[in-house]
Formats: sequence, structure tokens, C-alpha cells
Amino acid sequence: MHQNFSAFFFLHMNNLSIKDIARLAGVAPSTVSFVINGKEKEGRISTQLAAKIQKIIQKTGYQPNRSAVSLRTGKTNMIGLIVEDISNSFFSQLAKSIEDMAYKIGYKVVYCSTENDNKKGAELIQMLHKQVDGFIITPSKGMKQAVLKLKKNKKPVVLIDRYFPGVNIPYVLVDNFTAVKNGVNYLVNAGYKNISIITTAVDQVQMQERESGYIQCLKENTLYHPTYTLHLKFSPSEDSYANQIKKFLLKHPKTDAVFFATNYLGIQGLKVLKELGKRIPEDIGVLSFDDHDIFKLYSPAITVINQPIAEMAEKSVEMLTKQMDGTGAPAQKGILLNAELIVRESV
Amino acid sequence: MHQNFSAFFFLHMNNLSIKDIARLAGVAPSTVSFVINGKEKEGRISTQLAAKIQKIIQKTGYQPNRSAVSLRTGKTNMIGLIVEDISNSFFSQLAKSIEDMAYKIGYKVVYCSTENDNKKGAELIQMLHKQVDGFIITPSKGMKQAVLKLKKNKKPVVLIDRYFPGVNIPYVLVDNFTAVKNGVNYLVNAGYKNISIITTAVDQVQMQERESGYIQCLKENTLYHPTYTLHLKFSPSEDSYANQIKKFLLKHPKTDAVFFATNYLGIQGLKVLKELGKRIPEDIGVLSFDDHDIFKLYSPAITVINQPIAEMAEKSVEMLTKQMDGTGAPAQKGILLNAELIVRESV
DNA sequence: CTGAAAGCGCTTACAG
DNA sequence: CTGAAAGCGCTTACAG
Repeated sequence: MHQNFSAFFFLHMNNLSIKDIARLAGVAPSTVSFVINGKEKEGRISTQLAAKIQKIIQKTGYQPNRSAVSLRTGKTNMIGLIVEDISNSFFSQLAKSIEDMAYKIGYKVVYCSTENDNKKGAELIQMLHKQVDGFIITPSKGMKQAVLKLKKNKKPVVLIDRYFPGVNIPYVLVDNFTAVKNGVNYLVNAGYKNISIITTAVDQVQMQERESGYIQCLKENTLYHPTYTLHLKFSPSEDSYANQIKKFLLKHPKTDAVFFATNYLGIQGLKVLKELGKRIPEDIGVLSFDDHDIFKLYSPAITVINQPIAEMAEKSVEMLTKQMDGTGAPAQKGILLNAELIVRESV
Repeated sequence: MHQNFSAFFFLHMNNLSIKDIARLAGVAPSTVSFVINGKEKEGRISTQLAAKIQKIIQKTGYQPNRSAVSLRTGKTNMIGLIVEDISNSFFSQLAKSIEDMAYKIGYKVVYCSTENDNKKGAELIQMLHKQVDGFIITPSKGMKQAVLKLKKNKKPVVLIDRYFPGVNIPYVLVDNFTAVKNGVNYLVNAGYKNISIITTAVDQVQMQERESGYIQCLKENTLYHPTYTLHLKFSPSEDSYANQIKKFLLKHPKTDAVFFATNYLGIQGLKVLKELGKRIPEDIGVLSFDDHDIFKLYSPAITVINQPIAEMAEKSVEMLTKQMDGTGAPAQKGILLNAELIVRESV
């Protein structure tokens, strides 16, 4: 009777603690703790008692205070996801896949966008350091120190999409060089002679590798002209990219195919080609890195080099988990996944 | 000399605590705490001493253990963002804007995708309850109980994009009804007579309101035909939507304009129209809710009803902050923002 | 102007 | 089979 009354009372409280549950069950807090954490054996709790406690937890909707658990165990069950820009289609798809993988193993994801600002990136790492059990990061070059510090502090980290050459931190990458080399080779085989590359200012490894793949392929086919390369200056405005691309294309009228090194450049490029009245693929062939809904739907549909996003997410969470478990302690150096050429109508 | 040695030693430690800093500075932990939290006045710490402590914190890179702070203060400085699907362009843009706003006031964002699964939605709320200071949620109908429980527990919540009619929880919405009414009216004025609506199965308020706007406008113009409405069955596969749309359009060949009630339906719709060889806007006018890069770039560019994403983010964080501060305690009921008709070439 | 002490809510060795 | 106690790293009233 008294117990029922208490149960009723507690049912309407906001913040139950483990002590409250213990009191309701007539046991010590430690007993409740064992049941919560599935350690009935270890605490040698009888099955009946465990069931009784479970029931009370159910009824009251008791949830352990995560801060207290974290303080005590040193685990937060949070993963820090640091990307360039969460609103970018590539990263938001990555975020979704990572969330799915993390959810399955009981982790939540905190995200942060660096916007390629090195200071912000380093700061974010520093701020999250004590709040997450591990990081999945698409690093910009200037984040190297901050990431090395994480490593020194034995904080689990996996780099994704980009990495630091010569630094021993696990990564999940696409083989940018080979993928682009093959993709550009497809342009060459299709008969294009003057193939331009439009890419970002070269300070990210993955972009450098894409460019190398382009150069290597064209050199092998004696079609390489250094002037057919546009390194776009970074700009927060999309129009600025479009303008730079337009100027470049007007300056190189012989260009008969373009390789865009990221999807947002490809999208801007399509806009420009439309403005210039160029027909694809008759006047100009188009190949873009990264797939995007736009490329599937465009007339003509655009041929792309597609990154295996779900697989990247899966591998990165896997590699992170191994580190967090302390299991695969000497984590493998990294893995290289294949990007796939999806041939559509633009070449 | 000894102190320098200690500083050197601590510089290379992983996990400094406030005690370590206190020892290095030769003061009590409480003194350090006051300095960290900018409460020098309250603790009546001399400026010089405060500076000295600051310097040590700088040098060592000490970061307070957030779990301990949270346990003690009851604040986590985390916001829980629960959306339908973070990889959807609308939600990822929202996430980016919310992140920006939150960052400015020292909050991090944990995100979760419900995938419109009520159970998962309720579960996510429950799981995050103790880990975040407040929630920004795009609720599905079945999450009502879970959200009401948050309210009962005085957990700050702001609903965004959708709401629960008749329930007093702050929300940030777009005036779907008026926006669609005006948008469809634009189709009417352009001379279209048989305007279809393609929308989701009606169980989300915002979708109902969009449909009401469509109906209201057409009724006022005596152009409403109930059969010109397609409620798409939910499906995880995009192709299924495309097939349903195709069947519908073939069944209603007189349709001379279509209003798509969300951007992903619009995107699927464009694909279908392309397959059917329909010319836009000559054969069929197109209007879609939500803007998207695809709509800007498509030939012809698609006329849309655009939601003010940045403003929605700003208002929602603002309303949440007021609740978290305990300031604007009797938080305003909610706000209704205007969606903007962006006229392009498809009508 | 500064420090010692209590306590936030847990988990886990330890004692029984 | 169960409970009392220590301690994770902070903050803050309180005493001096």
C-alpha cells in the first residue's frame, strides 16, 4: 500500500535518481545499478529481484543521468563529427549514414562544421575533446596540430574523405587518384582532346590527388596542357565561382570537355554552360566528381565519379569503435575505397 | 624552479583537472573555478592572480570536464535537434543554420533522424532527455506523447516545420496555407485550368495545410476537382514515388499544371515528366514547395515556394534560449513566417 | 581577498 | 546474495 503510493508519487516526478528507484524497490542503489547495466550475475542479483527492479524502472521511466555516468565511467557515448559543411549534400549524406551506424551501437552524434576555417576547426576539436568518446573528422590542412594532439592524448580519431600524408592516423578515403585517372580516361576514349579541370585552390590532399589523376592520365595520352587547369579561389559566394568558371571557359574556347573536381563546382559549371549556350555533350563533355540528385536529373544526365558514402560511414565508425573499445588497439593505418564511375549522358 | 618543472610536467599530461591547475597556481580549486567562469568579482580575486591563473590554463590547454560541470550545474550546453532525415536538403540546411546560431551562444548540437518512425522519435527524445538542455524538433504525429512529457518535465522545446494543433508548445512555422494558396493562385492567373496536387499521405499538419491552401484557392476559382489529388503512399524507395506519380499523370491526361507539396516529390515529378516527354511549361506548368539547387538549375528553372530556412533557425534557437534561460518564461505560443514565391520559368 | 567542504548522480571494488 | 562507502571533477554557499 505504502509502496503503491510511493510509486504513484514518483511516477509524477521529473527527476528520479537511482536512489529513488532503490527506495521504491527496497534495495541499495548499487543493486539497481547492476540491474541497469545488465550485471545481475556480477552483483549476484536474483532473477526475480532483477525483474522487479526492471519493472519499476519501466513504470517510472527512469533514465540514468548521463553526466553522472560519464563522470564516473569516463565515457560519454557521443561521437564528434567534424565536417566542412553539414548542409553540403555529400556531408549530410555522410552524417546520415554515420548516425545510423552509431545509433546501432548506442552512440549519439554531435556535429560541427568547420567551413574550412582552420582556427574554427582546431577550436571545435578542443571544445569537444572532453565531451565525446571519439572523433570522425574531415580535416583541413591547418587542423593537423589539433588532430595530432588528439592522437597524443589517445583520443580515438578517424579521418574521412581527407588525411594527412605521412602521419599515422587511421583514415577512410576514396582512391581519388585512380578514380579520376579512370574517369578522365573515359573522356579520352570518348575522343575529347582538350580536357580542362576545374578544381579548388590546391591545399587539400584529396583535391591534389584528383588533380594528379587528371594530369597523369592526360600525360600518358600526350594531351596535357597546363593552362587547361583552373584553381578556383575560395569564396563564400556561389556566384563568384560561376564567374571564375565563365571567364576561364571564355578564355579557353577550344575546351571540349571539363572535369569538375567536386559536386558544387560541377553544379556551378552546369549553370555557366547553360548561360553560354553550350550543348552537352555535343559542344562540351562533362564529368564531375561526387554524385548529386541534380546530376541524375539534369538533361542530359551527368556522368560522375561516385563516392561510396554508406561504406565510408560504415568503415569509419567501425575503425573508431575498435579504438574506443581499446580492441584493435594498433588500428590499421587506413583504408582506401574505390569510387565508381557512373556513366550517364554527358560524355 | 620547482614550479617550472611542474608546469613542464603538466604540459604533457593528458587529463588535467582543476586541482592540477590550482596546484600549479598555488591556489585553491575554487579560485581557479571562479576565474574560469569569469566570476573574479564574486570570488574577489585580484586581477593579477586571475591573469596568472589564466596564463596557466592557456599554457596547459586545460579544459574543464564537461560531464562534471553538467552534473554539478545541471546544464549540458547541448541542443538536441530531431529531424525527419538529416540527409534531406531542407533539414541539412536547417541543421547548418541552427548550428551557426547555437555556436554563437556556446551550444553544441546533437542530431537525430526519426525517419518518420514514431517509435524511434519517441525513443530518441527519451534517450536525449537528460543529455541536452533543450530540443528543436520536427515532430511527426506520433511523437505527441513524448513531446508532451518533455513539456511536463519543463524541458525546453521548440517545434519547427510542424506542430501539434491545439497543444500549447512553442513552434516556428511557415504559413503553409497562405503560401500555397498564393502559389496556386499564381498558376490560376497564368491560365491553367486543371491543376493537380501531388502530396504525401495526409498525416502531417503542414501537409494538410498545404493541401487546404490548394483546395481553398481552386474552390474560390471554381476549378477544384477532388480527383486531381494524389496522396502518395509512403515508401523508402524513390522509384515507388516516381511510379505512383507516373500512373497518376497518365490517368489524368488533362492535367495542365502540377503542384508538388515537397521538394523530393517535385524532384521525382520532374523525372517523370521528362520520361513522359512533357514540355514545361508548354504542356504542363510546375510549382513545387521548398527550394532546391535542382530547381534553380533545371531547364526550365522551376518556380517554387521557398521557406526562410535561416530565419526559421534563428527564431527557433531564440525561442529555445529564452526557455533555457528561464527568461521569457511564458514563451510566446509560436510564430508564423512567410514563405516566398520565387517565380522562375516553369509556369 | 581566499580556502575547505558539501554534494551533483552515478559505478564499482570491497566487506559482509 | 546485498549494502555502505569512496570517488569521478566540478561549483558554490559558507566561513574566515
